[in-house]
Amino acid sequence: MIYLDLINDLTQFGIQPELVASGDETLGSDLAMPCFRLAAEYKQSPNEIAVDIAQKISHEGIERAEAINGYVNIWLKPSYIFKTIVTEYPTGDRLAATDEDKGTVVVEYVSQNLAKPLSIGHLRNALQGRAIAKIYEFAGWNVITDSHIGDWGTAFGMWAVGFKRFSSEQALQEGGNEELGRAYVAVRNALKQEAEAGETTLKDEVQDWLIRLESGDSEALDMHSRFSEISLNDGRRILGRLDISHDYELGEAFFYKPTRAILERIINDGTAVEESDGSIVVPLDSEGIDVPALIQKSNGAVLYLSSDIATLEYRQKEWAPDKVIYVVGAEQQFHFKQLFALNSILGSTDAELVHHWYGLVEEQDENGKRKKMSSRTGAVSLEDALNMAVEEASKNAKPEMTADDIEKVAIGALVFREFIQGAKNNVLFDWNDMFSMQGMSGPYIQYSAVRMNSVLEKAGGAPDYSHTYDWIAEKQLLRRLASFEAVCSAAVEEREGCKLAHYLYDLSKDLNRYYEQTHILDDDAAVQASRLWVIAYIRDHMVKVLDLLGIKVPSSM
RNA sequence: GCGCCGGUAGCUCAGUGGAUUAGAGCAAUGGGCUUCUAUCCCACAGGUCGGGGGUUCGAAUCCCUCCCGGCGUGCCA
Repeated sequence: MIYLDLINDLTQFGIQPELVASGDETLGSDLAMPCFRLAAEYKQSPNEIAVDIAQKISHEGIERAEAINGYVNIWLKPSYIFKTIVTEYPTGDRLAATDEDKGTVVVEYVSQNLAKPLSIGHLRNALQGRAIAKIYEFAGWNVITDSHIGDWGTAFGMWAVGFKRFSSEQALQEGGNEELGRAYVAVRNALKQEAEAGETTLKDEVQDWLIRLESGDSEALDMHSRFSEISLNDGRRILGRLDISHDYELGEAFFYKPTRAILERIINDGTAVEESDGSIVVPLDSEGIDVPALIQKSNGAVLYLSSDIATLEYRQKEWAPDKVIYVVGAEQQFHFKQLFALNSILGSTDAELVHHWYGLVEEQDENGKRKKMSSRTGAVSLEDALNMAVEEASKNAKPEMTADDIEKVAIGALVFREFIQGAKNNVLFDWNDMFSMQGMSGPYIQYSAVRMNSVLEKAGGAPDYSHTYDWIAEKQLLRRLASFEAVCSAAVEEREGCKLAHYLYDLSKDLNRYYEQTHILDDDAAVQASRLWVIAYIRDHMVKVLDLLGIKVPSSM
């Protein structure tokens, strides 16, 4: 806890001072004590109490204290803030160093359907999931990431029909994953037409392939493994550009047999019951849900829900996690409500189960109305989006920037934008804001970090602070740093990367203002060394916090 | 119908365990590069915090109610 000794000193007055982290330095104080709750107890007006406390207060770190409107406003000495930061957080890390082992958490994210190429729609998931994994790790958890690959079920049937009917061996050789995606879309469209015409030939064919796969048909198995490998490798390559990879990629194919075994078990012990149409369900009335969990289709096929139970049992057995976080969109809240209820009945795991959901991606129609982005009109692949971001970043790129630097800026813009707003909000898909590089954006923060690197490089030598330096010019920066602990705790508790993004922006803004107002390379060696020290400290800190969101700092920009 | 989310400046969004004058970006207007990188900085402007009640010395924030928008509500995931 930052300012602990000071706060302990203040509690003699019977109240916890509230930490004020930011605000206008000339008006806003560094700490404020509201005195309203004391008013009844002391039988005095809040302001009288504040005046009294302001007079009595005395601490080495306090510059002055003033009573204003029922508050004791406290201004700290910059050197005190500096001392606090440097003694409590010498490395710039606020949580990792101090925290003990919190336990094991499984973070499931990306989980793409292999039959479809990664699209722009996966971006939210990938970025939210990665941030959660990183933030939990930073907070002291043992994190296991797992992408629950969709490589089974109807999707495979469509894949098989697509390949047989709309593609060829040669086209697959040449087109690879793109060809697979194309064939899949062709089937989807054909199915839609067929349904409109009231026919079921293709639909039956899809189900037929699925049954062949489940029964171990060699052609089906062969196609399955070939297609999966092509698609999975392509996905890894694209995610690699975002620097995302998973510890495990255990998909539905992997869990097929265990799922069957579980179904058999719970049908035998009477937990699951057969409906008149032949489907198998587990009633969830005991958990307060009137819609039973459908765990096997009327045609005998397994479902996502049943596979998820097998996955939980596997995780329990292999990793015994304390927590499992599913990073999946808001539309699936009911699915997870059912899954968690099912787990209460079956006892598959004792881990705490969390659905980290995020809002829909919307787009504007021609009338300016916001609508859910459809895969038809908004069929932008993730790779195309990354390429477009790079193109956009190239426009402002300085000649000395390497391709790698430009990529970092492009990705930085895309990633930061995800965290400008809270995860639960729907997000408006708009190319202009998506690649925004000015103001509150990834490149703004990267730019401030690059500037700091540039100054440090120019100065040379090892920065070291002077014990006599006053830190007056750096006060706002130090105040900001002091607020990080609270911000980061909130980010972990609420699983909101957005908190970190706003913190980074505020810190960068402070930094750019400082840069404008204060000449770092000073004639006085002690002054310069101190300023360089704080710059280096903030630079390291920023690199660390940016990494939690998945943003890298380029070597120049 | 029920469940969940949202409604804050022209647009996109922060802020919601009550508390000092509700913030930011974009857009608009006006300034600032012979001095450590102008993807920067400064100034100015912009708000019945969806409506109405209630609790409170004090509500964007808590409670009630209504309106609007979105998503979901077994055989897709």
